[in-house]
Amino acid sequence: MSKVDVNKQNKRNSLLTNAYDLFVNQGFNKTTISDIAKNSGLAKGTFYLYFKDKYDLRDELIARKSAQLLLEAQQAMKVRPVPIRGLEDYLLAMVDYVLNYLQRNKMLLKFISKNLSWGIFRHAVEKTAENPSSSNLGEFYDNYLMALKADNYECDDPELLLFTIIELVSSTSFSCIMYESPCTMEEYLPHLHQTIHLILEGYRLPKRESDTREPATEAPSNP
Amino acid sequence: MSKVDVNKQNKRNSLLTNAYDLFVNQGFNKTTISDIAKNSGLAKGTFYLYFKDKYDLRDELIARKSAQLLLEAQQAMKVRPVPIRGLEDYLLAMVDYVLNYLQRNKMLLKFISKNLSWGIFRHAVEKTAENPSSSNLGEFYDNYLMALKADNYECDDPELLLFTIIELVSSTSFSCIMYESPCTMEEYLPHLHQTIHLILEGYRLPKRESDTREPATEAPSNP
Amino acid sequence: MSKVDVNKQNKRNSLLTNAYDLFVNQGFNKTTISDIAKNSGLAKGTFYLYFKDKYDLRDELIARKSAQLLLEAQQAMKVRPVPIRGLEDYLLAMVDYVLNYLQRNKMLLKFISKNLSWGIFRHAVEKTAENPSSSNLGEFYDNYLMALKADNYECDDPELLLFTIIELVSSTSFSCIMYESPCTMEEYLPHLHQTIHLILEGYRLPKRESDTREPATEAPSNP
Amino acid sequence: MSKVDVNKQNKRNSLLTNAYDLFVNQGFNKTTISDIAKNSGLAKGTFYLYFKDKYDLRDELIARKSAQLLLEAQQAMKVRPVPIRGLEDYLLAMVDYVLNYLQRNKMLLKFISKNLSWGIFRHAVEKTAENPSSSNLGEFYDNYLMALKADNYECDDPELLLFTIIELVSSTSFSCIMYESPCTMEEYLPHLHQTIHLILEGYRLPKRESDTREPATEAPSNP
DNA sequence: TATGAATGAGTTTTCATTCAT
DNA sequence: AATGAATGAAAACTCATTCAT
Repeated sequence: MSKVDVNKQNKRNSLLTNAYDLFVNQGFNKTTISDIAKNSGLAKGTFYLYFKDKYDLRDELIARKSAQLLLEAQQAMKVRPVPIRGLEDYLLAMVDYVLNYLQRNKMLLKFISKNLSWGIFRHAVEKTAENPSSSNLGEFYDNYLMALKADNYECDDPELLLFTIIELVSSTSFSCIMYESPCTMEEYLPHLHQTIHLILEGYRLPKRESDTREPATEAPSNP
Repeated sequence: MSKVDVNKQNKRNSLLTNAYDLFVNQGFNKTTISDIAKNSGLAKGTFYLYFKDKYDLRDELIARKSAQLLLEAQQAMKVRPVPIRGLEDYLLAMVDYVLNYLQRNKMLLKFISKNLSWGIFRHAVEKTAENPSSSNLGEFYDNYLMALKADNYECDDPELLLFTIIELVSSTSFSCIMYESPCTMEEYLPHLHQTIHLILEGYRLPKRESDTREPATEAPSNP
Repeated sequence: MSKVDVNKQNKRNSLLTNAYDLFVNQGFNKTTISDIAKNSGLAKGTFYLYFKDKYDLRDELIARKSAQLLLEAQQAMKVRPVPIRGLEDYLLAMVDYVLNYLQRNKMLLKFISKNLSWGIFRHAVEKTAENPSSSNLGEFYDNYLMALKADNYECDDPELLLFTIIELVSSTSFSCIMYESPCTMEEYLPHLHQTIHLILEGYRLPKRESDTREPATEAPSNP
Repeated sequence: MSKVDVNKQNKRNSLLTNAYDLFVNQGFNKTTISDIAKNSGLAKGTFYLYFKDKYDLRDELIARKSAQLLLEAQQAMKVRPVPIRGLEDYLLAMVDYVLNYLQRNKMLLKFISKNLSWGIFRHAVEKTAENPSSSNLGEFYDNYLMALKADNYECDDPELLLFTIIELVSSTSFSCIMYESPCTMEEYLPHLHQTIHLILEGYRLPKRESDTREPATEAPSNP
């Protein structure tokens, strides 16, 4: 990459970084392109060399930030003192990490939550997969799939399960963290754990005979 | 109510109705107060006699529209040909009704989903409770509580359970209906039913001794 | 007309007047809406209450100014000391008046000449005809037609004849006055008179034998 | 001419050609230097190595295009099947050729008509005269002068006569072709021919006795 | 020569809000 | 109560021109 390209990349990053700070501090609507450029040490017109408009920049930022957060969470899992046992442990630990982070960065939560879509998330997963840094989101998804198998879950569509959990976590936590409604995050957390546990458990293959209640969709033939 | 008051009420309603149309058709940000006033056949300045600003109007609209939708769903339950048996049946029927409606009114979904908060919802519940028309949302909540009890659920905080389910439904269906991502609503619906079922079942008191499946987090050792 | 309407009319006129001054002094392109508003003692936004954009204002201005100029010329004819005899005299006097005016207002010439079209002119004629002030452009056209008849001209399409003369005068004089190319207006004027004379004479019915002045094309009868 | 010079000439021509296309397609004002450079496959900065600014390029373009058109017309005259007899025939044939061409290239008409000045035209004539290719505009002017003499015209200032005719033709045809106002070109053409005829005839020396031609406006009654 | 990133003044345009009528 | 003209700050966006490479 030539010196010029490095320079451009830096400017682009500077715009993203500074825009992010402004978005989370004063809100998207109240942040002007002028602000972003000024904070980046660039001229207003320069902004338009890198992004079509504010929305263009925002979309990239959402993808980047949410991917980054997941990556960070994933990294944290690896250096965790206590070994993680099983899928449920893994997911709950991730959730705890992410929620803990978001609680300290409410504005990030606000920014991501109102704008993140599964599509952007998927896109981010694929993009980091293409560009395999030491760790990427593809790895996360692979881990998830492997654990699903290893832990004896039976799930026809693992993507939908993950989607369900992610939407559940993000929408409930948004309300608890941002508005403390219907309760604080601290109060809600056990409930959330429990809910995730129930959902996952529903896809667990019965180890023995006894699950009479719910043949479930893919339910096994009870011996 | 005097003729003048009726008149004022009409103008207020006109503003709400027309604003709603504009919001769902061209988006909140791109709708100006001028648009709203013009479509309502009123002068711009008149808007300010009824609402503080656009956000004020929007909040009321969200509360109204979401309450309305729930009320409608609830009414529909009453005239349902097949009797509903038990809480799960009731909730799933409500969910189906609402999702069906939202699928035909994507813009309403967009509008509500991006803006509805538990706080506004609660407020709407309380407000319709004060003003008991033939049916109100308080009734819905009461039904919910009664069914919880009748069906032998053990739940310390019914509100959190309802919150969880509502958030789950609204956030996942938003993605499926609006973006068909990760799949269409039709494809997701069985999965959603299953998930709700699993969550509810987790709070069901074991009928006998045998439910080994779910000791749950706080779950007691079954004697 | 209410006081408010009078006020609006005044502001509108103020915008037109001040825009005109700016256009002729510093050119259309270099005049900003901001300039126009400021010079009119109005806020920038107010401009947009009266005109769609700069071009909208300009079009109205061209029509107004060209109509005004013709009206003025026509008025001047009436109070002329020397009585005007015949169509040719009338037209040449008009031409002289107009060119004299334009020579002293080169910027008006520039402004009108680059933008005036026969369509706008016609429109202006019709508009002043609807709104008959003491004098209007319809009168001018009527005079023209009457003189054409009275003076024994035979012309199938008087409009085309007038069009020809107006285009001839405006395009040649533009070059002479603005660029003094190929010569000054003073130098060109006799030539222009002569050309108009020739054109008109071509449509003159031969009176009998006596019209020695102009053998004209179709009027050879040279023994 | 060295290879480098050829290369430069090509780039220059490319800029002119592409600018022309853009000017006639989207208008002068709406064409940016960036557009021109991009369409020419050159960098923005390169534009400034060849032209001072957009206006500089435009002026050259007008001169080129109008000269080109006249040259073409002149060439066409030479290969004309029917021999041209006399000045009037010659000029009318030229006019017909040019108008025919412009009718099929309205945007060229628009471009030339709004910008062509007698000065630029003269300049183009002189320039092609310096650089005598097989045919040049000087030749046209020489032909004109010779025919004037040969055909027994008496004209003190032939340049003014030509100027008059050119302005007449270009301004009237612009209106007819571009706006079909006051009529179509087809309808106007006979009228235009007639007008040119009348003007020329006015400068024809009477074959016999008295030059009655110029009694001027205020001309006395002939005794 | 050629490039094209960067500039930033300049322009248009929008719109929430006020206030005299 | 209702109006809607006026405001003017604020925002988006453009583009001719420069200049380091």
